[in-house]
Amino acid sequence: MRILQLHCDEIEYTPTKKEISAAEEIQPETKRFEEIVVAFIAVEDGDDSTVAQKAINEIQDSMKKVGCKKLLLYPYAHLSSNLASPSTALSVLKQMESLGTDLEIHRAPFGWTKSYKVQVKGHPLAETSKIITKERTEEETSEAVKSESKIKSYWYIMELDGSMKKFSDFNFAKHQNLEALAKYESVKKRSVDEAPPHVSLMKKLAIADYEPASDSGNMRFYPNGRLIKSQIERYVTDRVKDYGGYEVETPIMYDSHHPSMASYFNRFPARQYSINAEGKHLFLRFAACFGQFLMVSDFQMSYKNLPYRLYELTRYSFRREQSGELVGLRRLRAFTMPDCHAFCRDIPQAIDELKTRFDLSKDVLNNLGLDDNDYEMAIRFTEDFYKEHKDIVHELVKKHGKPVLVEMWKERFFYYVLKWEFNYIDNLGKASALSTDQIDVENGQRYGIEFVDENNKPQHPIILHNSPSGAVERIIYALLEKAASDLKRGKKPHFPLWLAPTQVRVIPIKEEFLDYAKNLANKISEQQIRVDMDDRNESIGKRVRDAEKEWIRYILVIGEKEINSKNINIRDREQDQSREASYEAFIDEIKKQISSKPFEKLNAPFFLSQRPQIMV
RNA sequence: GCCAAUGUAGCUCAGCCUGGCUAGAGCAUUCGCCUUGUAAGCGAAAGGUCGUGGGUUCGGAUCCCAUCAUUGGCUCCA
Repeated sequence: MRILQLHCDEIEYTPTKKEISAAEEIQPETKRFEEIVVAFIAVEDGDDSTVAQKAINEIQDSMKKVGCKKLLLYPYAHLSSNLASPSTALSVLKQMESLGTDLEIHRAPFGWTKSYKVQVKGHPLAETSKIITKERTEEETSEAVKSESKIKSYWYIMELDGSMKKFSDFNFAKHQNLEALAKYESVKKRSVDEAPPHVSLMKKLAIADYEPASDSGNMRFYPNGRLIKSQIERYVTDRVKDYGGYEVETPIMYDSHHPSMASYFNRFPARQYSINAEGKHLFLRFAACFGQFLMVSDFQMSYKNLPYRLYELTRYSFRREQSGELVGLRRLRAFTMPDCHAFCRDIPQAIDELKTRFDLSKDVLNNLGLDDNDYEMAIRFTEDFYKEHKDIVHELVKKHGKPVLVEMWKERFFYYVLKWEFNYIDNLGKASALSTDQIDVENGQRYGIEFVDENNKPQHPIILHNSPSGAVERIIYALLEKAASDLKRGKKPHFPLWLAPTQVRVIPIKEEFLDYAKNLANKISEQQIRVDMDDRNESIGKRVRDAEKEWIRYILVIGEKEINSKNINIRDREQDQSREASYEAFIDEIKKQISSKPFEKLNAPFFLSQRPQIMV
């Protein structure tokens, strides 16, 4: 519905002749009103009583502001090119007429050509236009979101030997995190009432913070956070490319009326951000699927090309999660996700590919600093798929090396027949999915993706959807939570060295050692190591303390002794006392830890005296 | 989204229940002193629309209502 609303000194109209056969039966007579708000209204396709209600509410709100209690509803088709049928339009207008409370409402006749004369007031709120759509009153919730709660699931724990046990028959004593996951997923029971520790850490370490000027769940990343993110992004991208993914880039917004979109909407349980622009109803992508599928559907593919893998690092994917679900970096509305699709000729090929990607995901998580003890696996499948492919399910469980949470569906509801994921279990027993892969049997057809098989017949591929790491922000969340649990156990928390914003901090004792210290730092920096210098006029104790608060692994204090010695004095966060080593040995030690990882330069001023204080 | 709690200086918090001087502290910042040996050297200054809007009152950070944000629970995911 489109409304042009005018606050008028006066309006006068005269119905001249019937414009359409559905016109109202009235006695045509001239009407004149003074001190009135006139709403020129075009009722559009899809408008109904909820739109009528919403519209009248909005009109009433704005009338309150201008202090007017008289309203004229004036049918005005020319505001839209997507009109509702005359009968619907008339009924919607009548509803609006009846829904207004506390107002004197008039309605100009429908279906008549009218001449009119209008005198509009000169104040800023006198003229407004409104577009009222159904989405704004009643959330456009996808079918998948709506019926997700109706799905019937059967929960088990699968042992390494492939046997499936009910929770009650499984001994969780040695598998407390798995128990947490099982309860979390199935019983939906969570009893925590403190904020997750990573929230304060992400602020204290100047990694990320909320951005009040944006929507919730859209974070700002400070230089430290951007550096860490960037390192992770590059690492995961490198790994996917090594595995055989080809990197692409696709738009972040799509037309929801595109035929492939409309039906996908209803198969993917996510809420979207929507944008109306130039009459189009666009939504922000919640994964890279659309872009890649639309792209690949234009490819000419043979079975010889498969498996074929496309990869995109989405910065960002958007999911308009319910506000109550958002917490720190754990759950966001805008997030960065590596998303790799493999197009496979059939199920056997898909299964082969699935195994490769399973190993890849495990190895990626490991290198990011999350080991097997940090996450638990869940695997979900339809009963039919399981009956035919028990062996692959067992194999994945064996690869994982620990019992696994199983969810089995009687019928296939989603577009996939199997999905596994690794869940990080945090300090408060909450589970969040990181890596995941799915076997998609539907979207090949939906998006018209085809390849030609040996018999020259077009076929739709089976598609795998893998994120080897899960959302990058969530990796940071997991690393921070892990650090927080170290802290709780009295251990010094740390980041993997290759992710640390500063790897080496140089502290000259006195001003006179500045030059020497700077030279040393330059030498280290040339080795692609992030080094900075605390040149502030503060005590040694203070500067060491500040470095420790930033979790800096190596602190080099430079004084008379060091200048006169060949060796460097190293305060190593991993050990409790300082030690001496030669420059070469020190560089070697660092190189060994970071050699297989990407390198980004220091993302802050080299001199601490030049750094603004971001967080304390 | 629903229910609950919280929102005071850049950060962490006190003050609120029981309304009344100029709204306090520590850290950070600026300036000065100190010139430094491995987790906080000393002093001073500056810094606040008490989340926002409305109400009650002679008077609101304090009581009431609405709203926004954060956190927790429900629900949900990468």
